Amino acid sequence: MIEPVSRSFAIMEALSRRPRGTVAVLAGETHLPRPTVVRLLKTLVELGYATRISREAGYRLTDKVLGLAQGIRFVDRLIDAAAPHMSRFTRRYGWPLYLGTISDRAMTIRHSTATESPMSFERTALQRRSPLLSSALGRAWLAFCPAEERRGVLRHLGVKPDAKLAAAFARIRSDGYAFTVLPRSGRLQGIGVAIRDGERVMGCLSMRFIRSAMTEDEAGRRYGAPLNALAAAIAADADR
Amino acid sequence: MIEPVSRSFAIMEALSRRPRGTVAVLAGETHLPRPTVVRLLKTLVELGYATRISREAGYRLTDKVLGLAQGIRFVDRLIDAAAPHMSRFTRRYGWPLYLGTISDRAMTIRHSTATESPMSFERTALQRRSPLLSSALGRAWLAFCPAEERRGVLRHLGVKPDAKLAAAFARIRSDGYAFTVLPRSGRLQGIGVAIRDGERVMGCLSMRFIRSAMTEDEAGRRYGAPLNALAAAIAADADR
DNA sequence: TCGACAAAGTTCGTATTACGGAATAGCCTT
DNA sequence: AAGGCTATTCCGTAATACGAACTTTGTCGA
Repeated sequence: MIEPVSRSFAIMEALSRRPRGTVAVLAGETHLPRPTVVRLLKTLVELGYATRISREAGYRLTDKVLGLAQGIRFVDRLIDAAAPHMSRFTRRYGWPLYLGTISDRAMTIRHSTATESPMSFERTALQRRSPLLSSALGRAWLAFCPAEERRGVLRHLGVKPDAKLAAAFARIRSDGYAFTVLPRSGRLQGIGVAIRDGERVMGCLSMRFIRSAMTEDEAGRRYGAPLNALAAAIAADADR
Repeated sequence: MIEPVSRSFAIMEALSRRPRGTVAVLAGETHLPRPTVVRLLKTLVELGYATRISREAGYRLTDKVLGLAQGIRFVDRLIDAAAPHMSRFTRRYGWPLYLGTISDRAMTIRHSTATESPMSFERTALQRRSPLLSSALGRAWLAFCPAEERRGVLRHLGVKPDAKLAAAFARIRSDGYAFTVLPRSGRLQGIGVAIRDGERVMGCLSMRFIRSAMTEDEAGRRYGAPLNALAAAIAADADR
């Protein structure tokens, strides 16, 4: 961990939380001595990521930080590509779909057709995070991502990769879809597939349905193929 | 300029330009030795801004960088685009400039070159609010904004839109600039123009001068065109 | 207009810490 | 199984970031 780098990001994070910040405020929040804050700010200004407003008003971030996020906007491209396909699916089959991407040890819901579904049983779940190990989204992602990444993530989660887990992922890969691991009382079930571009998993789709409507086997037989076709169509659109 | 900070941003910028990057590619593009790149990447990963995908695919930025951009609003982009133009203007003509945007029944001063002006007669006026009806900033905004928006704002201010007012706005539109409506005793005068993008008014500029230095007519003749050129240049820069 | 206060910014001697060449480990290809 | 390539770790060294003390600058009250 390179200290100056860590400190510079502490300053940027503190600045990102307010329209502008004075040296005193930033020093207080980051627990850094004032000269250090001044020096770091000078560097950030020189690099173009911050601007000095005035002595009293302090500093603020510039829109150059938007440039750093440029690549991240890929997520948006994925959503743009996926949305019409997902809507068509939901219109045709009725069940709501969720699109999630990996984000720091969990899947984050980026888009959903829950509002368009007649069987909409949940409020809008945007930005909600789903567990990697038990949700259909997370299990689909883990099963299809590169083995090395999977190992890293499991280690990060503090999970020992055992034979049982490996078998579960192998099963998901051969089936082409994953299911939510439900407690006995769970009423809602999910079936998840991966949106793949070669080795890379761009995101995952999950269709949610009521447990009493069909068994896992039925869900797989009926919707496995359509869901994978959907994922393939989205993948094709997403990287133009 | 703190070297490690500068280098870490070089890495992030290189990463932001591609979906993922290997150590070799990043080292090549940043002209840094590979061990340094590895060390910086480790730090970025530890901080959560980057993730290791796999040995061959390398690293990618995470969506945590979006968090840094959360505070950047459109206003900042406008200021970033405007600031250098405004400074050049003040250096050339001497008079201080103010940049304001509409904000709940008043214009809020977002940026000013008052401190850079030899004729600086006011303290820092940042965040100060100027009345819509009497300030040059406000009158420029009202005159050039869409008619429907103007009607709404006037109603909101409790002002009956009469013929006199309509004529004043028509005059501003044909002149291309507005003036402060001063009490007899006022010493400072302002001339304002709109920064436009099609129908939309992104913000307004106002140049302030001492009343005894010139009449309104003279100010309009001398500075009307340069101010509008300035506004056009800013508008062009602001939406790339 | 002045003076006291507060906060920003600078200096500089020191010790930390980042640096990078060389060695090693890890992965893929043949 | 071995070779070749690249990522990663090591470690002695020197550069450089650090921060206590000091100076400057702007604000606010009288």
